[in-house]
Amino acid sequence: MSTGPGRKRSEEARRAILDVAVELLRTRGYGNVTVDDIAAQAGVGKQTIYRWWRSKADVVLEALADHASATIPVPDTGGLEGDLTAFLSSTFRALSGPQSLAAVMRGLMAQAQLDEEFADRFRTYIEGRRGVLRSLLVRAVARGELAPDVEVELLVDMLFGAMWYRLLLGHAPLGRRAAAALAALTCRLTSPRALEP
Amino acid sequence: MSTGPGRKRSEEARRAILDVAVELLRTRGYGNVTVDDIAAQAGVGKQTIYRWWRSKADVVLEALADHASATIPVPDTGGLEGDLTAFLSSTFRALSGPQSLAAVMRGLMAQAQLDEEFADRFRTYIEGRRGVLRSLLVRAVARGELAPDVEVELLVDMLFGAMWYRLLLGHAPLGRRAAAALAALTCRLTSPRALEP
Amino acid sequence: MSTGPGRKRSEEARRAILDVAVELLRTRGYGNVTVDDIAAQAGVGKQTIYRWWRSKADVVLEALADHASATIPVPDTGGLEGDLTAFLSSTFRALSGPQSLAAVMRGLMAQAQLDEEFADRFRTYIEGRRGVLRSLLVRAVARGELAPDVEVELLVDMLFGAMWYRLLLGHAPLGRRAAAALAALTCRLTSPRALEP
Amino acid sequence: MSTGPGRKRSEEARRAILDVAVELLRTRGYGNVTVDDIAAQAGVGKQTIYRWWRSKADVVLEALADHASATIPVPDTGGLEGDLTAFLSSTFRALSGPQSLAAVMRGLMAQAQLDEEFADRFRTYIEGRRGVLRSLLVRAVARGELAPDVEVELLVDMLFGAMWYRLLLGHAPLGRRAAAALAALTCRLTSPRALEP
DNA sequence: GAATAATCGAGACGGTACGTCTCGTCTTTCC
DNA sequence: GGAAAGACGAGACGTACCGTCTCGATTATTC
Repeated sequence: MSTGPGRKRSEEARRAILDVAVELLRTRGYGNVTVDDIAAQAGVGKQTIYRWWRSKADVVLEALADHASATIPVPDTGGLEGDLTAFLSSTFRALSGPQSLAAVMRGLMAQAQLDEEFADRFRTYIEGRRGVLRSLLVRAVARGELAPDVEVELLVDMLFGAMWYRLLLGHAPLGRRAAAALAALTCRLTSPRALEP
Repeated sequence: MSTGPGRKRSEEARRAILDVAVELLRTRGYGNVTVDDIAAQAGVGKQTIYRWWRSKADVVLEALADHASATIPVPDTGGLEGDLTAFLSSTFRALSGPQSLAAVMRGLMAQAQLDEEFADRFRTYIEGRRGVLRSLLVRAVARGELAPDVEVELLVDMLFGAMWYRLLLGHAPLGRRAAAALAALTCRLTSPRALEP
Repeated sequence: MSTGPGRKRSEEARRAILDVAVELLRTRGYGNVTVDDIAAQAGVGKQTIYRWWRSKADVVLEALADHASATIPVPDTGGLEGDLTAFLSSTFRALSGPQSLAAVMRGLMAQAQLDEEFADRFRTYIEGRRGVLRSLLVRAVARGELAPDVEVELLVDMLFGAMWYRLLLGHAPLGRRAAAALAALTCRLTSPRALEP
Repeated sequence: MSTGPGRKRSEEARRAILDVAVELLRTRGYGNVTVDDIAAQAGVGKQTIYRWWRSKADVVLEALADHASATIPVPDTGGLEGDLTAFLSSTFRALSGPQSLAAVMRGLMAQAQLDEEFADRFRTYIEGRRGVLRSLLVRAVARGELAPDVEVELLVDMLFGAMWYRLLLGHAPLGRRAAAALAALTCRLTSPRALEP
């Protein structure tokens, strides 16, 4: 399983590119960072970026995947509300504060709207992220904490939807408080639907 | 209340610009429509666009506001589930099909992520839309259909969040079915939260 | 004497730009040629033009310098009248006929009046052209064909002045006939000025 | 002999336009003055300018004609050198100093190169100006001060050509000194052409 | 240890959209 | 009906970024 002759890909360059991309996005926002900026700041030729990634968005997506997978654990507190609160809290924490990944995620979502081709790859990434939340909810249904007729997929859309909605518009904060409130509200969907008298 | 001398703003040009903008966005998608395209198609000088709007996004935002207010009524069926289903259905209907406003809204949300200044104006528009949904929910609380301790703002974020989330990612359809499911789920929040034993 | 890293300037693009510029100016006139036209016709990006030249005028100036130095030789017939006739004839020939450089030079002179900054660069070019004529006259003074108290600079202004004046106004032709007449008139300045009695 | 109904052309506006045009051109240069500038500065509607003149250049041309005819007399000192010196001196004086008409004339000549239609009208104006100089020279031929075989038209081109050449390029001053030198050089063309020995 | 091959930083290239500017015309209100 | 005010259609300008291509230098493998 030889790799053939030729110079090997520079891991140093790869790391510099990903790190610089996140750093610049955090400080300037997606729209104010160009590929030339990233290349210059990383001390790298522009072709080195395009050799390994299709576009700026793909660089950023990989950078996000790196950071996110490193920070968010899958909780198991024994109950749905605890699980949800823990999961949402740690997710939201990565999106708050000046060093947050909020700018990165907002930029990616924007790019997915403008670039059909990238949208597919972004969607795939997002689907992966849904898995954790979905498994929490499925577990809750099994434990009887959620009514069996609750549509889990829709619930996932509502929870992640609320997160993205606040993230993209910035009209309300995403913090521990919001995580707890979302978890609490979700747990009220426990009982079968109230019957009309 | 005189307007002083000088030629009046051409309502004809305004309408042509807004109509052409929506038309082109529907058929080509936000990223494939340029300001020159709009100007040419509307038979208008480019300066006439920039005289009244700051950017392509602002044109599109006004066009959307026009269309949306014309197509989406505020329902009053007497009950929360009916109201919600009606409101979400008509909203989703405007976002479905090949002639839908989905491309318009996705483009605007994307632009709001890339252009700090436009984001403010977009947020203001969105706040307006939230008002309608919020009023439905507040009315339901008053009628006792929703528990009084439900956080209405958060519920609005979950409902509109789910909509935007599906709209932006396109992983699941937005139709009558989804509207009904969201309404049903919401109506489970009838009783005050069960106390811990 | 290294040139450093990076892709070299494309000589092919440079030639295409200069050739297209002269070609378009000849057929359409300076005012009817845009930078976009030149770029499109030369199969070149607009930025490639602005990377190497400050403006349309500078492109055209370099194109003119190319053509002029290639077509107009410095004569040496042994006598002033022959030299002058030859020099002016070949100069005027380049300015006559439908394929002439007249439009190019008129456009440049016009631009020099409208653009302070370009004026400097144009003046420098013109000074160079004056050098050739001046050297012919200085040689004639040395040979005794012109009186030693003739102000050579002023004579250059009168000869080139007459040329530009006809070129810019177009009220009289610039041809072999005019060249000979100018040469003949100049050769009358043989003897020192007659003293007042 | 009524002039029909309607408001009469405002002489006040006409003067304001011409004066402002010259004033702005003097201080900013032709290329940095727009029609809107002139209208605003003159306190006049733009249409009032276009109602009476075809273009900015025509306004400026009329303004120049006003000023020039008021300042330059036709001299008669009894001899060619005196006449020429006087005529050129007073002409050059109007072109020197910060309050000069140089910017006006340079701008007009530039515009004549870019606007075919205006060129005709400008040429007509220039032809008129040639009359005075031509008459001086014809008178000199009649008095025997110039050889009868001297081509007067060509001489006019050389004298005015030298002036315009210096005016447009600014490489040498146009003043009393230059006027005298041009006159002196012209007067050396007196004698019939020197015969070859 | 020379030849071959892929990568690297640098930066020019073709292309495209942007937002600004000016022109000369058209429209409205006031006198 | 002329005038000031100012919006309009048209279209060139110069800038910014994208993603590709070219250059000479720098590693790795293969013969």
